[in-house]
Amino acid sequence: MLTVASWNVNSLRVRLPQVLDWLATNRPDLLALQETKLQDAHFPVAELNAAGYNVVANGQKTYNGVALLSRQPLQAEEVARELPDFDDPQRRVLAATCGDLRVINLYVPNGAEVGSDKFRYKLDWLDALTAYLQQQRERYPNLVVVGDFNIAPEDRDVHDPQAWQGSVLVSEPEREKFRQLLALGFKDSFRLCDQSEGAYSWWDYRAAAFRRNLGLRIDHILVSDNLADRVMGSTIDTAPRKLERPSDHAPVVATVQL
DNA sequence: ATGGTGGTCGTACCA
Repeated sequence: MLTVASWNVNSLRVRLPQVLDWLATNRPDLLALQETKLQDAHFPVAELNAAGYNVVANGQKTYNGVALLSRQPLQAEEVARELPDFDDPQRRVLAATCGDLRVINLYVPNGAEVGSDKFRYKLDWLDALTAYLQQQRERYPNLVVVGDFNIAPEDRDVHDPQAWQGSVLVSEPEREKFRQLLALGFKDSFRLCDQSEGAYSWWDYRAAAFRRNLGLRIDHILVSDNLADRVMGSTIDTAPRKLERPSDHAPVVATVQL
């Protein structure tokens, strides 16, 4: 049994104590982090090693940044930090192999506003991702694609679909890209396990959004189709969102029989 | 009231 988790921490420097507590409590085999906002030279490797986790990071100053924490060693020669044929200084991708499992950790661009330059960048980035995942799908039999997708796939993933209709994170062009990813041969692990409404992974810091559960489900763990019937559970852990000085995202967790 | 919160960096910027 393998537990894979993903958490947008919105600054690992601020959130490291919460991450260490969460690792100690939950002991996932893999934890993918997004928005670490740390250059690799400043990554807290020693603290995480002491907690029993191997570390691979792909970071930059101030913005973006992804990392993989793993109880088992990650094969160093199998680490990738770029989308092929997509020149991009923003650190948003980290792929690694852990035993029989290929893990791809993503921090998908936010997109700012539908129609903006950043929205165009998001769609282009998703096209480059689709090409990459197609290639990875052919190369690796057991694949999980995790991270902050910045896309709520369906209306039931949105607290107020009418208010959000057409907005960034929810708009049809983004959802279409998400469906194209799934069509490569992936399943949304959460929806394999849970059909409920009102299950979200992100809540705005403003307007007491978490207390009122005004959220979106934008953090996902996708599994390759062959693993679908081996997903034993997929959950969103809202406990860290209730702490003092939380990330605006909750960790998402999937358990896979491997 | 046409906002609001939070992280980074020391100011606008990003989300």
